[in-house]
Amino acid sequence: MSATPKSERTRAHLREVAIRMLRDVGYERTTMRAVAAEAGVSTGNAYYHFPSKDALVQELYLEVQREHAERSAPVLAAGGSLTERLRGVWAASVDAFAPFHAFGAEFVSVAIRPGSDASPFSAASATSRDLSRALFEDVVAGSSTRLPERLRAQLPELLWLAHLGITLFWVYDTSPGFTRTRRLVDGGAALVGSLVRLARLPVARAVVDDVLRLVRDVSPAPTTDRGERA
Amino acid sequence: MSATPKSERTRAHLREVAIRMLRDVGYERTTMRAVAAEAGVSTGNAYYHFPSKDALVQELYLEVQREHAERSAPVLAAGGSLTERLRGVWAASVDAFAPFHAFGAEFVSVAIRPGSDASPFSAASATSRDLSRALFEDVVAGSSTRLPERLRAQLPELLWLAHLGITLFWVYDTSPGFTRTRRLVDGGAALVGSLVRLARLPVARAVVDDVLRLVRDVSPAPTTDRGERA
DNA sequence: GGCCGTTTTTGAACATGTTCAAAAACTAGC
DNA sequence: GCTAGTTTTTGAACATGTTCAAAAACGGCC
Repeated sequence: MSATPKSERTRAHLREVAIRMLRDVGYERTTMRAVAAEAGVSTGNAYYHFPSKDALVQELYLEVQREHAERSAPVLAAGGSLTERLRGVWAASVDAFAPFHAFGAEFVSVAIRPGSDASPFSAASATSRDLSRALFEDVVAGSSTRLPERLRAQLPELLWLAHLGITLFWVYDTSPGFTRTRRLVDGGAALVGSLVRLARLPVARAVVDDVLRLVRDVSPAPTTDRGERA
Repeated sequence: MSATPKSERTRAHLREVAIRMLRDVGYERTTMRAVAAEAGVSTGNAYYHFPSKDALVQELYLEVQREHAERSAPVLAAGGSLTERLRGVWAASVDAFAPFHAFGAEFVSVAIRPGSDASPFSAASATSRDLSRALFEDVVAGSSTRLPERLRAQLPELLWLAHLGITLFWVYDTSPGFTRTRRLVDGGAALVGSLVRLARLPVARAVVDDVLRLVRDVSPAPTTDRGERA
């Protein structure tokens, strides 16, 4: 159970090789045999350390998430309005994901499978999910924008979900430099600001409550493990 | 090139067997060998008629889309408010998709791959996509709700996109009878009504314009084939 | 150092999606 | 009816993800 240095090195090496190959040659050509060979071990050994190819993808997912957190740190430290902070964190994710765009589609395809460990809702993804969620907690918490309490509570979750949507959009974005995704990020962040301002008006209160209630009603119970298999 | 009756029968039979197997035993256990065997032909022959397993999935996709259109027809013929019509068409899709829920995840996983023929944005999906889009054109066109012109033009597209989102949600929905998805449909349709009403207020005009402009700016050019491969 | 149980590693084996060269069935022209 | 070309069908072959029984390496205990 404990980390035997030797075995741990094999595992780390496999992980490293896999991440590099996924980035450089893509999902399909990153075969388990190729990873194992490149790492100088047998195919079976790769399976001893990682239960599936998806598990290796999962490692990359975590890596990218860490990169996103790192790139977001300066933005989050800087204060500013909700819109500014949100734009910064969303934009940081585009930058952090960029090297893996070719791989993005395959990843989403794997991650979207409800039973998959790579799914952003799975138990196995808890670490990366919490990492990502925390960013949006911080975006809201550190923002200078005044927020109605009922919004403040649910906003981080909503922004995280929106982030998943933006990522999905990015996967399909073939524009050079991801111009379209960046436009979406800029426009989206500005829009959130406008909507929050609008939400303060009495005339919008009912609608805002409806939205919040709908999201709450429709979400699975927070205590439930959301990564269940069929 | 023309439809030889004999060959056409083989093709139709394969298609039928594949759809039945996908529904009854799921994606994984519907192997090409099993489909071919069940249809009484060789494995290679299945590949002669359908270039890939995805192509068979594509057939099922079209089938379900037709089912959705059929179930929507009475709703669309009945008139009513935007909310009512939207709720009806969205609810019809939950009913139409229901028998394929087990398979839904696998399907989305296949369909979401940008290069995939099953992608809702691919050229190969044009038939089913147009079928689906037309439903939302009709929802808006036949509705008794008064709409600002600029909204009326873009709304069908937005509702279709929302429908994709709802379908994605449904894939993850393990609640009995898809209660949660149905709540989302009801709440979502009501919300669209409220938002449209709100959009008429002068104070909201700027935000509405922002949303519409963002969607327009961010969408790929409509003439471009959106199913491009990397 | 030598033995025993555990961890790690190996390489062959299996099922599946897919490809392909060759065989079979079919069609058209005579 | 026969031949030549085309369409359809076959079955073996290949690469890949994954499993597994056996071998090797390791670690603790005498």
